[in-house]
Amino acid sequence: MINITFPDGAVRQFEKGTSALDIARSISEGLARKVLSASVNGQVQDAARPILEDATLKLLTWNDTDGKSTFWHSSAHLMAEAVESIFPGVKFWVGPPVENGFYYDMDLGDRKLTEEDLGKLEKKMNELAKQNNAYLRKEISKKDAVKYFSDKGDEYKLDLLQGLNDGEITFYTQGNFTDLCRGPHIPNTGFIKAIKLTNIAGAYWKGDEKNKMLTRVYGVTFPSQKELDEYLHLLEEAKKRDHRKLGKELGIFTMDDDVGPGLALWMPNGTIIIEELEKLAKESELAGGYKRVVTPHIAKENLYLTSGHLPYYKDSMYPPMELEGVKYYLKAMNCPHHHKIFAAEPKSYKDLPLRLAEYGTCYRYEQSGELFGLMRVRCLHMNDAHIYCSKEQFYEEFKAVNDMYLKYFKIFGIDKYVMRLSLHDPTKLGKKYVNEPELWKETEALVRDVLIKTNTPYVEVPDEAAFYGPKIDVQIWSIIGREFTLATNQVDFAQGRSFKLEFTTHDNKAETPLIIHRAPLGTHERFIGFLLEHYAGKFPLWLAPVQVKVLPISDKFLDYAKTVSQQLKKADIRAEVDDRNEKIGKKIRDTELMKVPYMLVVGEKEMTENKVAVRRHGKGDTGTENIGEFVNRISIEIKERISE
RNA sequence: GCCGUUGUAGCUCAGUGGUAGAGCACUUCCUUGGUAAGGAAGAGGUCGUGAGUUCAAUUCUCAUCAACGGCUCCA
Repeated sequence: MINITFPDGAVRQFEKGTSALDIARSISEGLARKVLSASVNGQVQDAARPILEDATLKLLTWNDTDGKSTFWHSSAHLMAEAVESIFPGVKFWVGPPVENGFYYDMDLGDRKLTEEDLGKLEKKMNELAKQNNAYLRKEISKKDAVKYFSDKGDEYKLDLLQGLNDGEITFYTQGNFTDLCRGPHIPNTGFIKAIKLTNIAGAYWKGDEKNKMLTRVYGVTFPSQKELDEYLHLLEEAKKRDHRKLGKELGIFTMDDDVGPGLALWMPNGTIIIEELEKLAKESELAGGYKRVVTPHIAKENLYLTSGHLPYYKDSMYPPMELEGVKYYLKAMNCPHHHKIFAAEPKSYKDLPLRLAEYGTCYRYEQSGELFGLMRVRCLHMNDAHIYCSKEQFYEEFKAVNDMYLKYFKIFGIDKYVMRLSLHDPTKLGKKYVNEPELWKETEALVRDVLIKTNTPYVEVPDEAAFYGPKIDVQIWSIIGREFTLATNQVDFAQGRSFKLEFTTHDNKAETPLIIHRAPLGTHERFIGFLLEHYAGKFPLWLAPVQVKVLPISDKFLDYAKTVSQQLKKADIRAEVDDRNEKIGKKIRDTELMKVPYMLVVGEKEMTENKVAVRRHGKGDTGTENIGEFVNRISIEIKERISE
């Protein structure tokens, strides 16, 4: 007998060799029908595998992330079986579960998959699923495994086998499909009730662009049709929040072929948001002791040679223009310009820390395939600043920057983010990273120290640093599920030297300052793109392009509406009058669709009483108020930057 | 940059080898209406661009540009 410990702490005895599935069955048939895999002593494995010793057991179902992964992993195998039956001779690479479903990479030779094929594959998968074929696990020696795939002529699986040793190689077979796989899998294909193959894409073998491109098919499956329907509905909802769609509907930005890809044109509504964000940045930077500067959009080649950017990032910069025998580049970053401002006048320790801030315009030649709405563009406006400080000042400065991030996150209600401490890879010194092994270690320790001492949750990622030093990136997720670096906070020990930046210390010696690059609000492009999705276009009052729309019941009250709007404007409230010859219902509908926070309906009653009937977006009629009261109330909402 | 898909009116989308249609938006008129679409009329497109096949191309072929979904990349 063996002791099985359940998640609630209960311990029960079972016969040795019993499986998680048996155990589930002993609890209830219903549970057994839901078990997808099992976590045995923390190890996720097939529910059908015999348990041979005392163990803690968690039965994994659709409600567990690991259960879902098992389900989707098995679905990938099911899809592979369908592909193989329709396209014999296909060779497979890997087919893992992902956040929302699974994919399988395959080499179809000269054949191409079409959308129609996806329909056929779905149909085939449904057929195969109904056969309730078990996923059978088999341990196999490396020799036999190699033979199996050599006979098949499958160079991809042979490549995978190279990295594996005897004792860790298993095959899984369901129906007519056998795959090299470490598992685990669901008990049988019958669990898969609803199937949707979502798209066909190319993917480089092993993720290396030098390698052959394989065909990747993405799909998602569910234990019931209802869940698939819900998922598809969710996708529809997400589409409505896409910043590209909202940006168009709300008149925030536009792109134009004649202007160029990745070059956003900010429309009047978008510009208001930009100006509000800059106002916020200026306020907090003023409070933080920053000084504002302005620098040109171009500079001579030499500046970027000094900074070291050209050798590292030439491909990402617009090609130079040559004038009078001198090459000029559009700036891809503001730092070299700021360094020159630092260098313009001799500095002493009394001038430090020096904090130079600018909403700088940068141009980056991102690869065409990378462009994505406002999230990835070629012209960007960065909430940039550089802090020049001594090593002793570093901790306080870095912490202050961190605090600024947190302050912003609070204002915008950003609670899902991850701070990534990006470190260098010592094997790439002198190539991807400046060759200063000691300084790397030192500064990485400094940054880690700040994060630990301030109790900031973070993850460390190797080989992601800037070429001049370690950095902290703030990762966020767009509603479409893409991950972005929203903001960045970097340490730079290299450029100070290359620009020969110096300050005179207490004891009259020359020292190079450390530089902190920081951009808590990232770029206008990415940040507003994010905010559009974050708020689903329903901007808080302080950011809303139109804050109040005055809606006269009919033309008779148009003059009164204009008077109201004038009073609002006098109080710096962005107000407009809907002077169209339309019924009030229509005016309300259109204003709701434009997501204007406040609507003031004015007619006979309001005019005689000198009042307004207030309607809040999404909430409806909230009653009448005196104009003065209303102005006072929302002025506070604006000033405090309250988000609902 | 690579693989795939798409490109028709401001927007959303039909459609066809014989030089194009709907709804919304827009303009004008009627209507002056109290909390999510009042009515009528009108205007608007060399069907992404270029070339080829054809008596004839928006439709077929090729190229090109752009967008979209991925891959790679992201100071």
